[in-house]
Amino acid sequence: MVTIKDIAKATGCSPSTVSRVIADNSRISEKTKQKVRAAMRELGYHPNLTARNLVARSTKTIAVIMPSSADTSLQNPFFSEVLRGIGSHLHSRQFSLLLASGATETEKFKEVERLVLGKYVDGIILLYSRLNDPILSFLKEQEFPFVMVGKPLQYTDDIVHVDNDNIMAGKDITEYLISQGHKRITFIGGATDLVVTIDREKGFETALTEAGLPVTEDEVIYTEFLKSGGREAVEKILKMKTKPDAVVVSDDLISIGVISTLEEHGLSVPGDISLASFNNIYFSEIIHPSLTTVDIRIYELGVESSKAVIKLCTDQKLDTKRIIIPHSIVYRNSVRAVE
Amino acid sequence: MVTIKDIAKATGCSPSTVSRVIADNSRISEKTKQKVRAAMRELGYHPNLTARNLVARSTKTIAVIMPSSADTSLQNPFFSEVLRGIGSHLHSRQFSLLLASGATETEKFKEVERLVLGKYVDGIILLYSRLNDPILSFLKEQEFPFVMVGKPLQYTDDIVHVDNDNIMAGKDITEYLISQGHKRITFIGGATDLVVTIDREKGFETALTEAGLPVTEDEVIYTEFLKSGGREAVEKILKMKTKPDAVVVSDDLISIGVISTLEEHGLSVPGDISLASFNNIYFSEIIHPSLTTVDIRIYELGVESSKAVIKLCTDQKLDTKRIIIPHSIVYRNSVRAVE
DNA sequence: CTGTTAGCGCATTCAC
DNA sequence: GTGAATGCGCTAACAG
Repeated sequence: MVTIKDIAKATGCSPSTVSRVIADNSRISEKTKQKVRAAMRELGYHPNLTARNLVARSTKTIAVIMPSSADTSLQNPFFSEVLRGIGSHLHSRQFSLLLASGATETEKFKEVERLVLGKYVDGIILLYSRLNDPILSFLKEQEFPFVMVGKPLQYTDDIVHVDNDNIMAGKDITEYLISQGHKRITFIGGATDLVVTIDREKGFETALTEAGLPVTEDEVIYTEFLKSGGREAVEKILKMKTKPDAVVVSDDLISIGVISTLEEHGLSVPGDISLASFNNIYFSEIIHPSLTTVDIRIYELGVESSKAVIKLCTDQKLDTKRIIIPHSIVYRNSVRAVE
Repeated sequence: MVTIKDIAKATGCSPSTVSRVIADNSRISEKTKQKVRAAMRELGYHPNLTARNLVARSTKTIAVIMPSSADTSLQNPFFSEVLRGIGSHLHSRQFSLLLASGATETEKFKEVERLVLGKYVDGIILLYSRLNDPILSFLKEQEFPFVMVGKPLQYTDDIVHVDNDNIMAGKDITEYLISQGHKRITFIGGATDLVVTIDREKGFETALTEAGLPVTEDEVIYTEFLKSGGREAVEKILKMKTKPDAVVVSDDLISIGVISTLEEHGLSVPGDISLASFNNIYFSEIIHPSLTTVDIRIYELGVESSKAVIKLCTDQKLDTKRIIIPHSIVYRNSVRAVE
């Protein structure tokens, strides 16, 4: 391997000079710079990143912590999309992206510990949130630079996080349904311990209440995310004395299952039941019917979270701990107006 | 930061002894091991991974190169799934996973160059293949340990790659369609410069030929992957003098678009047209109709490719350059038998 | 069994 | 402007 010393010898100058040329130090004459650079090219020199990181006491790499690899929610295109946003911005800032996971929560914790304590990464992005997450406590206790995508269950004012205003989003989409003449609306949510689910449902209820529509417990159904593909949810709906004329579904992915199950039971969307959901993943547009959904700008969630971690690891100030990405409704064909 | 020296001082022994304790060297007395470990715990010592990597001349991290982040194919759940397989196995072998990409091909090349020449990773997994890919030439020229997921366009016998037997898969699924009584079958493929597309189509043709069914050019349609969601493809079909009674689609994702477009035109799957495709992504099961598709075991593709790179960077022998993951057909509801 | 020495490849202080 | 010396934190000879 060709090192800084080799090219020092080749050019007849000292290693420190070479190092300065690499850093493009202004106190080096143009002449020697040229000479040194020529030698670097000829000998095929390339700086050893590990050595550099060691002295710099920084790796310029950010770890992204995914849900446990067993978690079925990983199937959600949401993750590829945030990852794309994160990767794109990190790269533009010359940072590397380390993808970390683990089969179990314990393994994941060990991995985070290894990376943080071993100073292998400068910052961390958490792509999920769990109640009483030991990783969270650990990171806080270490005062390690990290940000979370989504809303933390605890310490909300304390943890830097990038999120949508999901309460508002839930309210907005529900109001839209109401404005289209729907009166009997049911909410179908994913895992109940996810803040997104809770927030969106909260917005849903607010909208109903403000519109003077009744909110019965019956009107909220939770379903195992992905597992049944919303099958159970639909079965519950079918058993209702009066069926809803519209449903708000907390995730596009669940919508797919809901629609197909509905169809199997001879119910058409939006013919018999209107449906609106959240995320606006790629599929929402190509499936039939195309989904009216809240675009939460997943890519931007990724970009902003990486902007935030980079700020944190470079000791820059953040204006706020809670960074909100605006949402908007994409109107497509899963909702129809009733007279 | 607490280093090896600190705990050396604290225990009154030398740094090397501490280092040996970390490595659990057998020539250290149990007594001092205990003592040293106690000190490590008390002072909160953790080995600095960068320093360790520097002397080890290895980082135990593998870079996964994704398609350009602009590439729409990234939307394909295929990637999350291979990534999951790769991550899971790498982690089990104590390797880290660096996710690398770039906005353009040039940027991606620069990034790979930086990582390889900078010795920041021990090996590379390529998640795509492009004709005349400079990255490929570079890696080969550097004799850097890398494997590719999918079949390389060139140097097929020369590049370690993990793939399905897509020709066979194409043949199998087509034969199944034929066995169900279908006679006029059309192939709908994604990007024509992808070897998967080519191979699957090849298998398709073979099956037709062997069954004595005619193969006209007309029977093969290529569509922009994801872009139109198979819309164009369907429009071409609708213009045919005699419509096919079945289609083989080269990717589940395209199927979704094809089915929904077909429905918009009043054609039902499998009622009017049977459909079968490849990959068996999560959606295939929950959409309506559920897809009869070739399960290519995406997760395993990931696992095997990481097994292979690890072997390569640890100088182990590989039995073969071409590692084949077996496929199987998953029979669901998008195909019906005709009399 | 343990300590001493050296060095991984680079950046940075201090001299000149 | 440039060089010499020092150290980042760790491991690996070589001694003893």
